[in-house]
Amino acid sequence: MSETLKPRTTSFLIEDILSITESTGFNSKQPKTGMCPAQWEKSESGPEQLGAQENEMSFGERGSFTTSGKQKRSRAAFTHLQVLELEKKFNHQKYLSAPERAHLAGTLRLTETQVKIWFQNRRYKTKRKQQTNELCKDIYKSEGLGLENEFVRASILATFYKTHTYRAPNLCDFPRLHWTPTLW
DNA sequence: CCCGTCAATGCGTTAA
DNA sequence: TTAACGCATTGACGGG
Repeated sequence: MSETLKPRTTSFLIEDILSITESTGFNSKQPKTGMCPAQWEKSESGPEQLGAQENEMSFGERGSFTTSGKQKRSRAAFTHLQVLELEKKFNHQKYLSAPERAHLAGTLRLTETQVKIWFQNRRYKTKRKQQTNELCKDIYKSEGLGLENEFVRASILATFYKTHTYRAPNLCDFPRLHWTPTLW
């Protein structure tokens, strides 16, 4: 795990693209989303950052209510670019130090918590995928055997379909970017 | 309407 | 004690 804060090698490019995508409506999905968690308010996103953070609207500002009067939970949809950069970072670093997380969050206009949770979820998904691959190997190991093994293979397959919930992003969205999706 | 995806939540655990 | 983790689950959302 690297503890050093890396220089802003890609920041200029990313910020340029972000500004372009925002001005061209590339983020048009996002206004639907509202960021809500109580965690947000307690530690992060000082007032100086709020204006820049599209993903960080509070519940009160745009949250709607259910029939029972409870506030609806909303889920942010990260942009393709945000996911791309997160994936790139994840591809060579599975864990981020606090300064690295803060830097990436600032670069991508996300909160540190969002980046932290994204990496957390991403590690979990990767692990599940690896487990799924192991199950696939088990299937092949059991090949060429009798009926009861067919049953075993069927149950392994069932487990496979149940656990394999992660889908790779649509790589066609980024045809010009030399991103190697080693994880899928 | 159902189902898959995924950001967010909840909870137990661990390390500093 | 606190922050971050793993893991399971929830709930919003979009596509078929």
